[in-house]
Amino acid sequence: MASQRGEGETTTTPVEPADRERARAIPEAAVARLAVYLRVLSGMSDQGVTAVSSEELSQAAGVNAAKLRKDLSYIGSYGTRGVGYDVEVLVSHIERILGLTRSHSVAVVGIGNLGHALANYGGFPGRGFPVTALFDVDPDLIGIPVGGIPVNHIDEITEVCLEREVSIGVIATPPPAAQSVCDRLVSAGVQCILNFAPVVLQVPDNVEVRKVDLAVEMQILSFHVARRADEAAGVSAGIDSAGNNGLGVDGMVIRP
Amino acid sequence: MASQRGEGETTTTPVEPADRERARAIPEAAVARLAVYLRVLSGMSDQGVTAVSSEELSQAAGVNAAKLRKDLSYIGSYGTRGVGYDVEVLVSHIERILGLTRSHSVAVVGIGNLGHALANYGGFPGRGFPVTALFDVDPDLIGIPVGGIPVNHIDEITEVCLEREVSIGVIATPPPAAQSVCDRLVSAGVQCILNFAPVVLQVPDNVEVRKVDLAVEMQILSFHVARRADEAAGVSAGIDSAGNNGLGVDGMVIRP
DNA sequence: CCGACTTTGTGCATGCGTTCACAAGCGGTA
DNA sequence: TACCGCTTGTGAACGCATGCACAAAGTCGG
Ligand SMILES: NC(=O)c1ccc[n+]([C@@H]2O[C@H](COP(=O)([O-])OP(=O)(O)OC[C@H]3O[C@@H](n4cnc5c(N)ncnc54)[C@H](O)[C@@H]3O)[C@@H](O)[C@H]2O)c1
Ligand SMILES: NC(=O)c1ccc[n+]([C@@H]2O[C@H](COP(=O)([O-])OP(=O)(O)OC[C@H]3O[C@@H](n4cnc5c(N)ncnc54)[C@H](O)[C@@H]3O)[C@@H](O)[C@H]2O)c1
Repeated sequence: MASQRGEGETTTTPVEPADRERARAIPEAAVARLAVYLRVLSGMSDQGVTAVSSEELSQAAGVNAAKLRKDLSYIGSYGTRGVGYDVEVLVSHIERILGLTRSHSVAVVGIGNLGHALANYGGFPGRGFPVTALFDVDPDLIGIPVGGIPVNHIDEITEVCLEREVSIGVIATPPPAAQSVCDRLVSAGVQCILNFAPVVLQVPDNVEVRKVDLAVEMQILSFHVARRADEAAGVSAGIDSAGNNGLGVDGMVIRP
Repeated sequence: MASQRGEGETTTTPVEPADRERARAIPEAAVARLAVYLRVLSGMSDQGVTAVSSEELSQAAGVNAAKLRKDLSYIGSYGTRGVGYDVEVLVSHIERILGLTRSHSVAVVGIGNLGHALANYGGFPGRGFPVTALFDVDPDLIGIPVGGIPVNHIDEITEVCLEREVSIGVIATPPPAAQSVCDRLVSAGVQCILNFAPVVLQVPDNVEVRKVDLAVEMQILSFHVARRADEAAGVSAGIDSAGNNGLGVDGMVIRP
């Protein structure tokens, strides 16, 4: 689920679920899975598969079959009972819901290690996300084409973004520059931001931010090994390597 | 939340929450946030801040103050009422919980666009995740150092991973190679995998997989703009650009 | 045309995560 | 020492998401 939205919600129609709007409210978690189903379905389509059951699709997508059916039910009833789903039909409906009927042009800001990788990556245009603009501050980079697109100076961000109708901004600058870059993207009218810098961005309510934080991902993995490790070692001994009382278990104990 | 774990749960002690184990069960979502708090706290510590209240910290981390306190309560009670938290104390406890007291060495497989960026990135070692091994199949890459580490051939993966005690494997190969690479990592004893390839990996229960799927992130962003766009345009008209009946709203209507 | 079989769509229960609200606890002050 | 104001820690309520289980709805063979 998104991590950078928090307070935004409270401002939009406090307590009044007009049922028309509720119909549009697909759970955030379901949206993420729909994108995965779409990828799997596209792959099937490419291989000439024309029909699929919820069981097959759910296995390919790595989820529970009931969950898959519920997710699909949010977008409508396009299956045939006793048979399954038509792959093409499902693809087009998911694309429609995800807003992929038109393509969304992407700008990458910060053409360093990561920015180069993103600009050179061929996978986005095919999925409806053409990279159309690159920005940096480094004079050595300005004008140099990366992945076919010449790098512009960050100061040109407003004009270029408006001209090329950029709808998604990707931030791949060092952390200290991220907020400032974000602000510039927002004032250039970009309403969607994908942030790779390990920084919590401040944005107005009408802008959607998603972050990709690799260090956090690794730390979550680290947490799970640690858990597994001392589950295996037995939890009975209350003292761990650091000499702390084990895990602060007391916190969970109901006081007598 | 993780997306590649699903079925695993059912196998581990079906229905019996021994309260000792439950104490260890920190909600997955909370773990992700703890990692963010840790980063923010480290930043504060570097700036000489020694104490912080839940209100301040929660703002810096972009979350609700109550949620922050609950998250911290999962790891114990290390605050002082009426005062707040000692930054250093919190840092050390979060590090302990996340298993960051020892460092976890990382192997990157697939030294293409993305693999290069990861190998060159200086941010991981400092956070306890030194990159110690790189693998590829391309003969032109083998032996070449990237970010100071020479690339090994993928066939050496088992020996090298064991020798360098790799605990996290990062997959940055093209999608078709991902499952095979994953299997090799698993048989080399790697229990944590971070997957950049847009593929659903199949792994045994004792292996933890997290995926980073940029296309999915962008599609989620796309979904939100689309929602906003036709909220603004008004939903009353039942026909959209593609000529479909609007959004399959019927699916949500209760039959009379 | 009918009955058996298959698979969808979903009501419902359960569990998890978030948020509220407040008592408990601590430091400072008179 | 007793009081006051502030902040933590958490019980409890709520809301969202997951998974089950089954009726509804379709296909296919006879
Ligand atoms: N490279 C990785 O694998 C990786 C992994 C995790 C996180 N990150 C994060 O991604 C971001 C980029 O990482 P990187 O390795 O590519 O860094 P980098 O230093 O290689 O590249 C940063 C680029 O941003 C440019 N830049 C600096 N300030 C700018 C500004 N104000 N406007 C526009 N451009 C500006 C620099 O000129 C440089 O080209 C960092 O925040 C980093 O923490 C990177
Ligand atoms: N580059 C990006 O910005 C980006 C963005 C989103 C997703 N991805 C995904 O990340 C993955 C890597 O992307 P990339 O742009 O770096 O690709 P790339 O083609 O530049 O690099 C892939 C590398 O993997 C190596 N490789 C191929 N088969 C291998 C095998 N069996 N074992 C070991 N190495 C092998 C290749 O030799 C190559 O060096 C892809 O799955 C891609 O879909 C990349």
